[in-house]
Amino acid sequence: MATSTSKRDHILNSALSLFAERGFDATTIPMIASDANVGAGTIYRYFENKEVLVNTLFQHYVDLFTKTLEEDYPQEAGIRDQFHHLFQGMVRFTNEHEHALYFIKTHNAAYFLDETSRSRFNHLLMILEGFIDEGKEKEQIRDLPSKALIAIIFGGFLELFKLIRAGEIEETDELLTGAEETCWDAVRHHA
Amino acid sequence: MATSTSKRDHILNSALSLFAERGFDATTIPMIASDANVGAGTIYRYFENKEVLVNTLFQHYVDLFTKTLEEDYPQEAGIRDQFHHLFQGMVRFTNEHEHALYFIKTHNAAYFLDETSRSRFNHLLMILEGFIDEGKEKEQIRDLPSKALIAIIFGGFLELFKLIRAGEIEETDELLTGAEETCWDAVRHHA
DNA sequence: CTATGCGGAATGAACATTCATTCCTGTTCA
DNA sequence: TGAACAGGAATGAATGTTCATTCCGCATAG
Repeated sequence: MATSTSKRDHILNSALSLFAERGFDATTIPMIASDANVGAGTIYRYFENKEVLVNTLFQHYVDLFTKTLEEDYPQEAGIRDQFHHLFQGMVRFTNEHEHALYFIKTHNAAYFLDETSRSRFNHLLMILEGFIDEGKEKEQIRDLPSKALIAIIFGGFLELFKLIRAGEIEETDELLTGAEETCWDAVRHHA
Repeated sequence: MATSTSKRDHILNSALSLFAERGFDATTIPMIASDANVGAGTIYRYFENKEVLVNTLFQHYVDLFTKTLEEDYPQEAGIRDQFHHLFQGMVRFTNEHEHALYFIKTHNAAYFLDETSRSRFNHLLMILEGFIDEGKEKEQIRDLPSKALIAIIFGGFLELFKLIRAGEIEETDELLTGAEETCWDAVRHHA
């Protein structure tokens, strides 16, 4: 039944939600173990130490998110459609992995990330910057630093999902459509 | 020279930047003491414990920020001018207290906040919601949950200043004007 | 000299990590 | 067929470390 793979997965899942909810430093190994229904020592059978665990998790979800955004990317479509694709990807990814994006965002500059984690994250950023830069060239996106626009979209998006997760607002189709419009109006070029 | 008041202030300032940069849990009392050039024990002359320290800090800056937004608020002006006032307040406050807004945002749902801290923070939120609600009534602001719009503005704004602080982009007048337009276009009602 | 404020070593609690032991599961052989 | 065993996986008590907090001796000012 519980194969050793599923045990490793339980650990990763528990770690993800605890890191997202309380942060890396406030989360103890015994907490993760108890949430995952394994002994504390078991975690060390799968991960060398707490930092390796958090880096594994970080890289896994950054890669998965990157794949989600890249998959079926409408290379030939217009900027607005490409934006829709990206936004939909964020929504879908967040619904499939409740805590993952928030975990990534709150830990992307943390002191314990290793070189691989940082470089995977940069790769993700560069994809997004590519999109923004193209939009700016075509004068369909506002002339502000790409990093700034990305920060604004992600900052806004993630705060929004934080509210949804906290139960303060409900995730309806209207809300998501509205949020997409909001973010698009934020970055698009206005006449 | 170093009066006891300035010693307390040094502790608060060091705590603020360390909490903002590394988070509450990753910041140790010895770190704060060494940054503030005082002995570890001295901190306990001024604050009962680490939680009291962080709550003191939180309440202080939430109140200060609230005052900044309320001061000279153009009650009679149009929504756009009121928005300008609020945005300017955010910019000014952030420039005067580099880490304060970021500290507030990253810790506003933390487990160690006491009732007073939570209620002061809610008060701040309610002021902002009041502004948004008024704008929605006048059909000048987008019809989305007020909390969602606030989340989007603050999320975006703070990510932006995180980049500025990290030195990734430069804080110019163009950038700030552009960011204000961006945030306004995000929340305003579009025809 | 006394009192007040400080600093930093001392303390106890909590943590990450280790490791001796137990627990499975599948295999061998009588 | 089933008893005995091997070896990998899992466990949680034990260990060493780091932290928040305390405490006591030393300055400095009055």
